[in-house]
Amino acid sequence: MKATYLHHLPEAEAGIRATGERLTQPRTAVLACLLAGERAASHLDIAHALSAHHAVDRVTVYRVLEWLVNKGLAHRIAGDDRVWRFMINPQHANAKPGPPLAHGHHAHFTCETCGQTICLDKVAPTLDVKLPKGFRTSEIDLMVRGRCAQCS
Amino acid sequence: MKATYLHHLPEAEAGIRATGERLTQPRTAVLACLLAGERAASHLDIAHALSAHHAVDRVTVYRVLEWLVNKGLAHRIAGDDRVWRFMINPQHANAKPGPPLAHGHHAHFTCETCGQTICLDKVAPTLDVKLPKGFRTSEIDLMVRGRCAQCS
DNA sequence: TCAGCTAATGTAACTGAGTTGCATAAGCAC
DNA sequence: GTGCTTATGCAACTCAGTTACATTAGCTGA
Repeated sequence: MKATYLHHLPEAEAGIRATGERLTQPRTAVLACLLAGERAASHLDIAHALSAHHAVDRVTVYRVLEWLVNKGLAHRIAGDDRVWRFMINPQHANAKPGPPLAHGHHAHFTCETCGQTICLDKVAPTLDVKLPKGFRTSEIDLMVRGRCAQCS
Repeated sequence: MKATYLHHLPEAEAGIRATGERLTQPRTAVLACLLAGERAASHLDIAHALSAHHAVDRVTVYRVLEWLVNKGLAHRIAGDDRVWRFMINPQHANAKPGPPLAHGHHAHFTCETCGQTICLDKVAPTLDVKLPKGFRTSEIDLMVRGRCAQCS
């Protein structure tokens, strides 16, 4: 995630317009950054990537990321290092104003060596989890730990 | 997790003895606390439960918890609130000195309303996750979010 | 295109979980 | 018991994320 996010600015702009909310520089830049990244990005990753072309305060980055999650454009992942990481939602293109999307379930892979986190799309759609009586599921997250191709 | 952990002190003592390492008050108390709890306990939960009968420094609680995880007696869960929670490992009784256990995979349930986290034992043993080429799995964690029986 | 309202941003100060360094105390082997 | 080793307690620190509040920038409607 270098300065390549600049190519994604128009796409980001469209995505934010689609929410019906205010189009601002920080929102556009942060979203473009997520669009450019194939890996989950921490707040720091984003702040760093942005620093060259968009001077955005770190608090704003936090707020924009939260806003993107609320709008269903991105989702956050709790890492093993107590740092939130963020990824674009694949369906961001057809994002509409409305309540946050509920993702049926989601799978991620984290490399135990280099720490990178990626999204796994292809997961068995029905995970048959047996809950205690009276418990209800709203979302299932799968976290796979291991080694990525580079670190093997 | 009230003061009921006192009943588990002998069992905790045995568990720590089985590791071959030093038996200390804080280790025994913290492990007893985990044995008593059917829910995942944060550092704060444990410090609070202990406060009445064992004055243990918070740093020591952190260190003991880490030690228990290293010894394979407990495992830690990354919550949505950036707080580690800890649970006893079911196989703790036959814990032996040696390297930390690798849990093939593990499933937890977190209630989105009251925040309690429990362990799910019965999960389909084979989760067929398709990783990119060259990637290797060492561990799979499943996190189910929803509502518990009390909060439904 | 500009005024005015509203919502987002920047700044600084704060919170709270978890960590580190070091002196002291407690376990265990002999 | 004595002495060595290891764990504990204390204090100070780190660092991700949050809050409060003054300022600035988007959008709407004349």
